[in-house]
Amino acid sequence: MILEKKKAFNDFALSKGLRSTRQRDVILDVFLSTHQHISVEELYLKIKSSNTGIGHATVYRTLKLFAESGLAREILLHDGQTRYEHVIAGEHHDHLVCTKCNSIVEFEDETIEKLQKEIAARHGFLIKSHKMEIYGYCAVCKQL
Amino acid sequence: MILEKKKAFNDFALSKGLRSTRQRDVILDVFLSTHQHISVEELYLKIKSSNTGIGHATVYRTLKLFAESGLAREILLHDGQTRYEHVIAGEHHDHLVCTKCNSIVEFEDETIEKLQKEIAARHGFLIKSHKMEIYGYCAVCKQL
DNA sequence: CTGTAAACTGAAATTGAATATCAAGAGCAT
DNA sequence: ATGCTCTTGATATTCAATTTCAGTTTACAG
Ligand SMILES: [Mn+2]
Ligand SMILES: [Mn+2]
Ligand SMILES: [Zn+2]
Ligand SMILES: [Zn+2]
Repeated sequence: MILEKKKAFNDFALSKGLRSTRQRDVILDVFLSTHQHISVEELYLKIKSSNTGIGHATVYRTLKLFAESGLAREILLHDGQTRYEHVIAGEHHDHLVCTKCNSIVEFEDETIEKLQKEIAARHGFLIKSHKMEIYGYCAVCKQL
Repeated sequence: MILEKKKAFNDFALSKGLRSTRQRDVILDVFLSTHQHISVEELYLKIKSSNTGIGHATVYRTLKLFAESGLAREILLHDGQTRYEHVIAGEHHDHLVCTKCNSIVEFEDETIEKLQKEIAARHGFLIKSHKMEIYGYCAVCKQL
């Protein structure tokens, strides 16, 4: 799983004429070891704590590469922090976001996805991406 | 229509103990005269061009008030610029956004809205707001 | 092995939107 | 008019993100 992803990024790097560097290896390792929707800053701190200093700019740049390679997805929620999550081939989901405790619940809905495509088609629109987020209070927070 | 909206904001201001100022009147006039999804900067420039200098900060503050009063809706698209649009009572819509020409098409879909509520309910979530945007190329741009 | 071109890095500077500060000014009830 | 409180706006500040650019590293041809 992890090896396949490293391989996939390697192939992407090769096809783009990118070079193999210690920094990118480290950032990829740390990213693949995370499981949440992690912000760039969080990832940066995680890397900093366990490795020789890797710069802010490099983390930003590398995560953009991961997204470009199809390994990661950039998520912009309503708090001005860019986050990244793992992309699972053939899978897509959207998010329920609790604005009290910041927890995120993922959901899939085939019907909504289909309706989105119909709406786009009706307007002659070519879909490149979409975002759907539902903001509110999670089951725990709503009764506080 | 415009008079009703001014009245509505006046009532809101009154109930909040806000004062009536020249600046707020001007900003409201200019906002009500617009028809698109206008960014704060655009509105600021529009105001600047036709009126005595009103500060940046005041425009930001006042638009937040409009949103709070229910007159306007804040929209955050994928370009880091906050935009505002008019709220029409009892109406809700989402957006198709062309990432080439920046045009925006509005759409409503009752079925999607209903499905969103069902998803939230299934997860014990209390919805406060939601956003759905479809990004891509509009009918014109997709054939360039 | 070199040598070289091109890519990469990271500290520091910069950007850009948005907010905070705070002294001067204005609205409004009495 | 008086005084209290809200408002304004130039300026400073914040914060994420990007740019800059000199020094470093990689890849690869010879
Ligand atoms: Mn997710
Ligand atoms: Mn709209
Ligand atoms: Zn919560
Ligand atoms: Zn377009």
